[in-house]
Amino acid sequence: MNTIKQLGYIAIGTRLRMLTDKFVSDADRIYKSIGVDFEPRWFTVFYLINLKKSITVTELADQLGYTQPAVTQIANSLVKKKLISAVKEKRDSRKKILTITAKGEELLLELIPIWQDIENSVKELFNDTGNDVLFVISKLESELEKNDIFSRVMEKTKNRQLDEIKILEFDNSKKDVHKKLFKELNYEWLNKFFKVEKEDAKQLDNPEREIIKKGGFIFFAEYNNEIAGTAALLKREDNNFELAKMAVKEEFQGRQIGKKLGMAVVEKAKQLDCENLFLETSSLLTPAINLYKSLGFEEVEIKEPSKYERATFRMKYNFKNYN
Amino acid sequence: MNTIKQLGYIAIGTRLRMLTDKFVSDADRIYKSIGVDFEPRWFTVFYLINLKKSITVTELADQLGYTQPAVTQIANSLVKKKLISAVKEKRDSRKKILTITAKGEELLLELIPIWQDIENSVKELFNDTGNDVLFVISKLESELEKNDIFSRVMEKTKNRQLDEIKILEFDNSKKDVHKKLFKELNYEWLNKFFKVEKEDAKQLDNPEREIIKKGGFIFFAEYNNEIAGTAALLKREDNNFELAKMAVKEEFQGRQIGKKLGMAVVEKAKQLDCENLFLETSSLLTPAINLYKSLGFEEVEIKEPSKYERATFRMKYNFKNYN
DNA sequence: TTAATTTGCATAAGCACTTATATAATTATA
DNA sequence: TATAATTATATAAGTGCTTATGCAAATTAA
Repeated sequence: MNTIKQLGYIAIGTRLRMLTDKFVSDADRIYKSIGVDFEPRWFTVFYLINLKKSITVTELADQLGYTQPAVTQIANSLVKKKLISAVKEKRDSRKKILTITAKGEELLLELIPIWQDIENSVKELFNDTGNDVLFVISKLESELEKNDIFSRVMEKTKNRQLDEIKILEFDNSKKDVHKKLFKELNYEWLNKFFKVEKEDAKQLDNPEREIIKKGGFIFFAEYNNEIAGTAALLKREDNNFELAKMAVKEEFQGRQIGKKLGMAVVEKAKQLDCENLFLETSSLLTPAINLYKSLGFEEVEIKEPSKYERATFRMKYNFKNYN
Repeated sequence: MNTIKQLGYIAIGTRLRMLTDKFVSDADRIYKSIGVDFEPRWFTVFYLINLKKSITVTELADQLGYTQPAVTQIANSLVKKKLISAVKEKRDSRKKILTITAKGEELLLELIPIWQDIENSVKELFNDTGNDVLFVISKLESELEKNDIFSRVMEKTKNRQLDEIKILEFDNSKKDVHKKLFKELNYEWLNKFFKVEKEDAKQLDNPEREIIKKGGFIFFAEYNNEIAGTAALLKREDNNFELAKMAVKEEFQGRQIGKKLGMAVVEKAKQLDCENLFLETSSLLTPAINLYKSLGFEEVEIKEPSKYERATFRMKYNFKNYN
């Protein structure tokens, strides 16, 4: 029974569940020992109907943070026990108006002092811990609302994945392998979504002459000792550069490979004192566009026709915001 | 959704349940988004089997604070997924020994970094609240173990009930009514459990002469404007007194009537500088004996035969402990 | 050394929610 | 002014525990 506590932060869900169960089962024992025919789960609904005097199912669900079926089920139990009555609203017959019955009012007279005792007991318990438990719970709720465990973990997982990716530059000593990889990776995805255009084929068939000799760079992402993706930084007129030819093997998608490649390209552009880094893509590729946005690119108007048919979306890196 | 928070201490069970659900459903989303076939509820069991390498169902249940069926169910799911194996122990074939399979070990390699991320995220979340949440939870658990909500509420309810009971002394101006009540209340319970003995009849038929004139006292408990019970303090030789003739109407039992009557009798004895207050009852009447114990009576040996046949248990008030 | 008790696990059913989906009434849109 | 979309509730099934109970193996007592 102690092991669960030794697990600390990681088993907090289980501990909270156990605490919850204890509170609920104690409430149940209290009602039973006093001989009141009332169940803990009815409490919030019954209490709120009494407070509002008259309320619909959906309103209750909204105010309590329950789902609608939960409220429907509880309300049905209460109706069965004749503690509340349910009537259709005249103006809108979909709505069900819940009110306390005479029998319910009678039960309330018994329940209210018990609820008072429970409230005081919880207050006392919290006091005994020497901490403002209610405040801590509220804080926990509000911090979770701002940034929940899921998004915190996703953030961490992303960073962990990024660390597992190694970026390599085009290596002349492995020329043949790298040329082949660069071509294959790009052909794979181009053929899947679009087609290999003339301009593509020129660069992919002879990357050395068309990219590197012209002052551009080619990068590869290595993951688990396997090349998982590629991207290029193309040199254009003046000090303009283009991020292009980014391709990630399908089996490695969703593992931040594109992100890491993009970061490498941007980094290189910065080293080269580039002042205009742009890219062209298709407006259909929303995941890619989101990736580029996360890297620091922003949408710009297309002024002159692109070299590629598929290019319907142009983005420019904002060096001001990301330096 | 805010109403639940406005309820404060009284709806704490619901809020804890919501917090718990959030933690568990986030864990579920994490496993799903990473593409790992693992369920949050398996965690503690799977984690502990790995930690201990080999463990039985009951041992797991004990260490985790789960019920045995819960562990059995989780273990069955894990066996079905081939993540653990279950084999009977040779020496004791009732026992089922659980160990991680090769497939389980493989999954662990994926899970461990995720668990690390979850642990760090929870730690971070707790930090963000600016409170030592883990400590508060531990405190809450330990205070609940010392004194849970049920016993706290019972205590309060008892006191509330005690306050609702009014104690009256035998009133000469209502002589006839009081004599009748005293007799009826005692006859009712005596006839139910034992029989009215000669000594009983003497006192009950003429309480004035047999009790009050001899220096004794008769009390009544009034609850909801109704006489619900009675008890007497009988004067014996020297300054010895006896608590006797306590009777509570059946419909009022369990409402602290006996307790309040007993307290009144003891109080009177103390006012009279009594040094020896005793009572006789039947060892069969365990609820009564418990009541007397709670008042401060302790069991003593029966030295001389009692005036009553039913008396098989003698108790004496301990004035030292309760002054 | 048989009989009674205890122990370890399995199974069934229940509880208090959830998600998913259906259905009917109402409102918005073309 | 039909038709589509939205809203309010109901129903079914699932989840992750619980309690209750059964059964067989092991241990203890007579």
